[in-house]
Amino acid sequence: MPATQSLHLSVDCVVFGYNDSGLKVLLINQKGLSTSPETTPRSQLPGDLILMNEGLDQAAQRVLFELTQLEGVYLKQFKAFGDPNRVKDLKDRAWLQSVRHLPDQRVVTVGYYGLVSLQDYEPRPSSFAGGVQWSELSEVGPLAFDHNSILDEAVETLQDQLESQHISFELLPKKFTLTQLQALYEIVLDKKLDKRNFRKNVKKMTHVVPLDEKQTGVMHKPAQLFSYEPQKD
Amino acid sequence: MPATQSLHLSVDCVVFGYNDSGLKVLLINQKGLSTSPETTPRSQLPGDLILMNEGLDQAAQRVLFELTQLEGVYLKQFKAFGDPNRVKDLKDRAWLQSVRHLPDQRVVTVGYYGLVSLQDYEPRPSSFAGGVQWSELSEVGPLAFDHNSILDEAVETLQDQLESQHISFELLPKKFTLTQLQALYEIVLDKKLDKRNFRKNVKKMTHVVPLDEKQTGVMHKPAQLFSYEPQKD
DNA sequence: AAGGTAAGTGTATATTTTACACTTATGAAG
DNA sequence: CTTCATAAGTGTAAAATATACACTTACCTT
Repeated sequence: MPATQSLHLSVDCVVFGYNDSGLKVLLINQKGLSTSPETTPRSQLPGDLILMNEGLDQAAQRVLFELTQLEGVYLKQFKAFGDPNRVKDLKDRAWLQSVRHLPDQRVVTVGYYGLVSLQDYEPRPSSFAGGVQWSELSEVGPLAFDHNSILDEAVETLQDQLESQHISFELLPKKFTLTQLQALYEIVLDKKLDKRNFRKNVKKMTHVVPLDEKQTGVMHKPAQLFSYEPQKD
Repeated sequence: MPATQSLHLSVDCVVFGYNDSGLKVLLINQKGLSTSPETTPRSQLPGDLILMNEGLDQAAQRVLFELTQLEGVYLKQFKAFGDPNRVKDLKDRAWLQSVRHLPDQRVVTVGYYGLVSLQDYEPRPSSFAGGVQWSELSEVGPLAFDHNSILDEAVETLQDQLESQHISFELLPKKFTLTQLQALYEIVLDKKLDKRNFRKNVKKMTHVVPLDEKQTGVMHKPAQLFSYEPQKD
């Protein structure tokens, strides 16, 4: 029989935030780092060890809340990351030593991606985190651990699942215009779409319903407002 | 700070096997069970704890080999299962006590699905397992732990990814006919396909290449043989 | 030589996807 | 109150893709 297994399990959340100016990802700054040369502080995805009595989805919700005060975010598991050396980089050791009982322990993590409208959610650092920011996706620098890979895979997953999973609506205000919805698709998929064809497709989505309400206060023809109605088929 | 985390991590493999008679899944029988009434032996997916110095994909390969002697199988991670009570069912306790140092420990598992041609692979029980069989998918009874859910999710994943992931070819002999390929699609997707349209689609798949070889020994027009050539685009 | 079997092949129709440009309702400025 | 600027909203034709469908061919067996 092999030596007794001893490792940690964490969740990491890749939370995308959207407003008209682009797609962002939620990062936290490692707190309380000694600022010696080789421990330049790096940002990381919000993540932490799961507790002994909670499920994975539940852990993702809790951890995200504890680190960023974000609550009720749609989070979906997308992949487990288990390279035996994923937390062994020297640059990450100092920080681990400051927060873990067993900083040398191997950590396997389960990745979640999530989606919020930047208008509806205001993240705030909790006592556990040194700072929370939304970073423009294209401007994310080197992150701690293997978090750049996790982020990359989350982006791919988001693109793949945007259409099938009804997740776009998590990124928009409750009431939205079709132009907003289209802009979101264009940003996430990173390509331009034709307005008329896009609207034809939306007409087929029975879960996108027009409200008895129009945009106000705009200096152009006011747009019809829509909302998302999940339905039990 | 929370109590120190202490849990186990395993991998479970859902290996599908295919031949002309249908789609099967590889199960092992729990070995050495005391046969008291409430511990009726149940079958389970091949799975075990990961080792401290191996990655997840690597663990899946090793565990499958150790339990079934199957080697070099295409295995793809599809989901982590982490319900805190997934190994707490009374029916599973007896067996866990016989194989684990810490039978009460929580176990999170990472699910892999795999694909083999029944003609190319002959599973044999290793010393660790009490028996290995291929079970017709529709005839799988109650499995240990949450393995029925894991199996169900694997089937869905297989259907979703059959076309995009080039995985069909893992289920066929190295040299195959288009009729075989079509039969496979029909069984996995569980619907009939049109022969001519199917062949039109295959012509577009540049990774399916005709060989200079035909079927022999059949009492009808011999079919062209094809093989799968993965390509680096 | 005849019969049985699965392989192999093309075309017409329906559906889906794409490309593309003008009119309309509002607020702001004069 | 007229004019202008702005984004909303709308239809059609052409191209690409997907579907439905039936006969001929090559080999083996008897």
